[in-house]
Amino acid sequence: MKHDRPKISDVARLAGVSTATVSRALSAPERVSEETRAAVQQAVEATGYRLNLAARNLRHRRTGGIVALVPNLANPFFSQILSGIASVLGPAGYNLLIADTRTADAQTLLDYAEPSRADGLIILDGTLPATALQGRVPVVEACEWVPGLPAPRVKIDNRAAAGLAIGHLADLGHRRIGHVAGPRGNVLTEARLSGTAEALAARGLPFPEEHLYPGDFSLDSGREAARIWLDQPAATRPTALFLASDAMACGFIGEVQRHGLRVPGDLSVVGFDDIELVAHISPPLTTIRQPRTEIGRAAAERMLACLKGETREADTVLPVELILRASTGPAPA
Amino acid sequence: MKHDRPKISDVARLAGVSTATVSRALSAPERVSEETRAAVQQAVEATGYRLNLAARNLRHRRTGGIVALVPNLANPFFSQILSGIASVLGPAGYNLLIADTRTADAQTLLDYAEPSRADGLIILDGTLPATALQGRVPVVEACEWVPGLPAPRVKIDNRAAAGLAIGHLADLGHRRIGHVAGPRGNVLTEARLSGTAEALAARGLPFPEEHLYPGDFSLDSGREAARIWLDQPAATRPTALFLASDAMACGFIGEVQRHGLRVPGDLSVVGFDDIELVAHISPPLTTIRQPRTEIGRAAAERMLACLKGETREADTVLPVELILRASTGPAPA
DNA sequence: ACCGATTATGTAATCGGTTACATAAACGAT
DNA sequence: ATCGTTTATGTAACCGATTACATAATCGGT
Repeated sequence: MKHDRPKISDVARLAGVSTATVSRALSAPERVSEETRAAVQQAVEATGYRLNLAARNLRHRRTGGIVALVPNLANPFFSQILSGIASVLGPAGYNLLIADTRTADAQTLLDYAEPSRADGLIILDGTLPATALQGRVPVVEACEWVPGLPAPRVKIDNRAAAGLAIGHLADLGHRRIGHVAGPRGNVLTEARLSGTAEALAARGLPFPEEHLYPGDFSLDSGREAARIWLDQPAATRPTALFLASDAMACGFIGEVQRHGLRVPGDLSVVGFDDIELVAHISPPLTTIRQPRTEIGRAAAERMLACLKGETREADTVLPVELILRASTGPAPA
Repeated sequence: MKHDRPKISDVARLAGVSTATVSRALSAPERVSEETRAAVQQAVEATGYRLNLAARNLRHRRTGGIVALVPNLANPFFSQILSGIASVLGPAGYNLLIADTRTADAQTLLDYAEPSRADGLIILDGTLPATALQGRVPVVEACEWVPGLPAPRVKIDNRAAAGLAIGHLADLGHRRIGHVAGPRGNVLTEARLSGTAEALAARGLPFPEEHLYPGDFSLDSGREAARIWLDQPAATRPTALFLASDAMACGFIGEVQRHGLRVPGDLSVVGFDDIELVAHISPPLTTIRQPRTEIGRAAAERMLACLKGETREADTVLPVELILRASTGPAPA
């Protein structure tokens, strides 16, 4: 009985060749003779031999793994991006490690940037310290990005996306349009906020301070924003809102409906992300679609290119789309 | 200039000791003298030495990684479980590899069960082939499970959960209660379905074939079930439905609302999972809460216990809870 | 029949740590 | 002063593959 796992030398002995030949037979079959190949093949099957990856990786000075650093694994938005990443990395022979940047401490995250732990890093969190990630393994940033970190980025045009949303609401006749922003300091928040401000200005529409509501992308913060809005005088508060995330839009809509107001009769709402569920809530949400799976795919492909030594500087910018549903309507008379 | 990464022998030379001493100074400080420890520490800092994990793992015959096999990474339900897993594994010094069982082919999945790739396997997909996963690395099953695979399981009492849902609807006076099931063959589907049938029988309520609607947990399948329900004669179709997932419940409700019917006025609905969004849709969904983060945590802890050699046979069964919201009401008169 | 080129295979170093075992020094007890 | 014990450190084998280099065999050409 063989209690231990067979190693390459066991196969070699059984096949009557050297370990070097076995190694070649397995990883470069064209370099050994027909008969040897068959003998090795047979010995592999007889012993049930399976390659030890740790050994190969040590020799090759690579790990075969890519780490994704996610701000919040529980957030469906990110999981869909991860899904895109996984769909590219898997077939390419890499495996995907995932670390939640909230639950892991700084030292652990630093360790992930070690070449002996991962061959590359895909960053989905713009709040990480740039310096700590410098000069270790190749880095690709997706969605969010760390200002000052020179790495290929895969993103969407957040500014233009805000323009789409505001344009749509303005076209419906809304004159008082508000915005619920993401967390302060987040690069996406800033891009969407300034895009909103620009688009409103370009149309000569006002954007007073009290029409900008704080948020943090979460459902609860959307509900909180709704409470503020509900407390404002109906005559001056916005008749339409553009929110920086679908989650916030859901919270917002839920809260105003609870107070007996109707969407879009009393208030039009545009979200951001187009997460799956919002097509099925009532009313179905008008929103900006981010191609999440595609973002993940593109980031993974970018990473693979880096690992092959290709260095393309330019960012990958993926298109967004305004999805028209039933949460927006003409401004009340 | 040091182009190469420093290795342990570089540190040893600089500190004037052997590599063995350096190794001990770093991983078992109490086994070296005070002075040596300081000298090594200094040499480590001077060289910028960082441990090569591949080398250590080869020697230790472990990988430091746990693989989670997920049926669908894009599904928020699973991402929250993963989040729970990550929160336990990270602090314990393990990293989390994730593979999507849909995008990966069979051979790749088999590779994940290799001891040289991962120290353990957490399975969230009950449709995997049991035999392929046997006898390689420790396995823990969470949520779903593979019939016939002898491994510790972390799950909820699906049968009892169905009883809670049916009991609630029956208490509201509903006499015709239907069920939208998950995909055929899924262990969860079967447990929830038989729990439903039992609970109905226990109350003397009928459960004719046409009150059982096929589904596959997805939003679309919920909408499809709604279409079937809408086509049935109002006098005999169910006045209340228990659906095996929240996603299906959303699809179902969205569709019946689109046809002008009211929830819960015309129809009461109970979902399953309590995903975050359903508290904010309209009407807020009455549902069975699964403690997802907790399931992930428990599975990870179970895995750590396995790796320490503890073998506890019994399954971990976590409690579910009926969350009362506004999608259920008294049966129409 | 001889020689350079090609092909197939073996030998042994290497990747970068860990650790069993050996050795030497220091210590306490008789 | 002697001996057993403990403590600190070094030597070298080992984890399990890959691969540069060496060697032997085969082949085609003259």
